[in-house]
Amino acid sequence: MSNETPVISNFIRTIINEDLKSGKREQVTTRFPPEPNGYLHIGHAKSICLNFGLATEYEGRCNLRFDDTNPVKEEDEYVVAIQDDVAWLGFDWGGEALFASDYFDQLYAWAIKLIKKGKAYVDSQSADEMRSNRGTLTESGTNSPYRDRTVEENLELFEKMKNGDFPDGAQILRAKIDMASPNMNLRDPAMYRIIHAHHHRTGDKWCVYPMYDFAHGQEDSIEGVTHSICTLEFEDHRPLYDWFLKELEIFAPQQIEFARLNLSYTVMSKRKLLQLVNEEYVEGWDDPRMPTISGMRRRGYPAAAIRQFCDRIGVGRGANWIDLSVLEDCVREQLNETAFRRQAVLNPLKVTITNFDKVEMLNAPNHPQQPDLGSRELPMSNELWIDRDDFMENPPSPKKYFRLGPEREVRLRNSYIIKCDEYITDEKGEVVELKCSADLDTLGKNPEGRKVKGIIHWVSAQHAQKVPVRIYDRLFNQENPDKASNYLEALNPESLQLTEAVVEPSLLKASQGETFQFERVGYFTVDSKDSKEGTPVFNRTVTLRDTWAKMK
RNA sequence: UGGGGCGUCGCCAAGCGGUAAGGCACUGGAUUUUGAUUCCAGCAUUCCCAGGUUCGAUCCCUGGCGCCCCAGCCA
Repeated sequence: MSNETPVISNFIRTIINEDLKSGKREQVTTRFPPEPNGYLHIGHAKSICLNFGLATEYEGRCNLRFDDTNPVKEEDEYVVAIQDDVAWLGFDWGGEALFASDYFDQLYAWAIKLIKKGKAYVDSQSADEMRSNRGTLTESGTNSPYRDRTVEENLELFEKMKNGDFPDGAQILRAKIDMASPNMNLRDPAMYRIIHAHHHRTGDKWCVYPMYDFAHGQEDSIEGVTHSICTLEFEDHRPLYDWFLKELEIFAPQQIEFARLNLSYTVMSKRKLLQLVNEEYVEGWDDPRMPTISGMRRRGYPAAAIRQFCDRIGVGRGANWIDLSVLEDCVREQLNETAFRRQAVLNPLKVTITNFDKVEMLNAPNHPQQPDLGSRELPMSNELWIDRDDFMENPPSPKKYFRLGPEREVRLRNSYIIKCDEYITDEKGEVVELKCSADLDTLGKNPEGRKVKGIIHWVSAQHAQKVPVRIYDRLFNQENPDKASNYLEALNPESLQLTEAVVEPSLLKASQGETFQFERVGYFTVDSKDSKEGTPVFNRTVTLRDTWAKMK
């Protein structure tokens, strides 16, 4: 059952193939390096699939490494959630997760090495002074008055920084490169800053913490990463990444940048996702409307669908904007293969079968295309619920409209053909009940002499079970929420609608996380938080493709 | 206007001097007790534009145009 898109080449594979062929590398080691300051989202999934996928393909390894260099933003809750999500996605980092904080001693020693080489200095300027001396995009910066301190002075000051002799922001360790560089990242970038904060792993051991730029390449180097894959905005950092490695004279991984994912009708920045959670626009990181891995999992998206999506969208260096429907299609494609079929009615209309006076246990397959998946019992009786959308008082021609109308015939899914003899309306003119007669000779076979094209789903009223259903829609109603003056204004007020459905009795036994196709309606997944044994709550995962709706 | 990138079908994306892969979407048509699924067929004489090199250019050169990223003691 390999319905995942076949892998096609991309520029990263090309680079790796060349490196292997030229002998520059003998094997492939990659890494996925999240900062534990939030939950993983679909954009991370792209990176995860890329990095772990490459490792699998080239029989190398991919490390899971937490880039925990900023104690004020990072928490253990995220460390746990991230590992959970990567594993759920189906990837294995072979052993224990790694942490940048495990390398703090080495990083500190390397900082001292650079000071001794005269390549780093302690600056006593304030953040504001540093900013104004950095210059602009078109004007070069100005050297710090502290730039030429002696090695001894720098060593002593850095030691004091480490010992906690200074308050936050009082001193900073900078690389001595070039304040006139057209690349802003090379204008004496910060290496170590003072932060008196409790670190989730090292506790209060440190009051100086390395900056991303001084940490990342060295972390890669320590781990023997051959290809360090990151997103495009780090491209300008690459000369700096290479500079540290060269000055430190240590193994040099190669940084390769690719374009990050943009998905329509969603936001991807962790800052914004955090705000949605903190200000309760959603019910948490795993709210089924969130573009997080955990949200999608709870919504019922299979991991295989997310992997397929990542394969399908490819990897490139140009800005790309993927439509949400591409993801939804992957979800449908996976679920179509595996989900058991059931009958459920979301908007019930009563039907009485006038010539049917018993309860009959019908047998219905769990999956019409896969008999191996077995079947279940489906009770049929003289009072049914059908969907209101399946009846029209004044339907268009039978060639255009296959469903029920006065005098029209329709197949009850997995059951008999019925004909609408009469419909009853209330004082307001609203249809409240249909009186139909069944053709008792049509169970499991077609009638002779006529074709009945329409098929509708139904549930026996006396056997029907009521269950809560949550109808989810896109979280934002603008294609690019960031285009709005404030992305919060683009929130879709109808992204969640609570309702109920009447379902066939077998559904009461559904377990948490299980996904069903409610035939002709969509895929629904038993919520893993709010469902209890025997009382499932259903999340609508995704609708079925609906060409009829498009025709209308 | 400094630097770094990118520009191939509606959306992704291969190709890297030899005459435009593939996927998704879309359009027909077949099958179907889900207007679902599945199936089969169609879908860029053209690669941002203009010059140049070449027997030959999407691929090389030059000049335009358009878009993205960079001035955190964030990552």
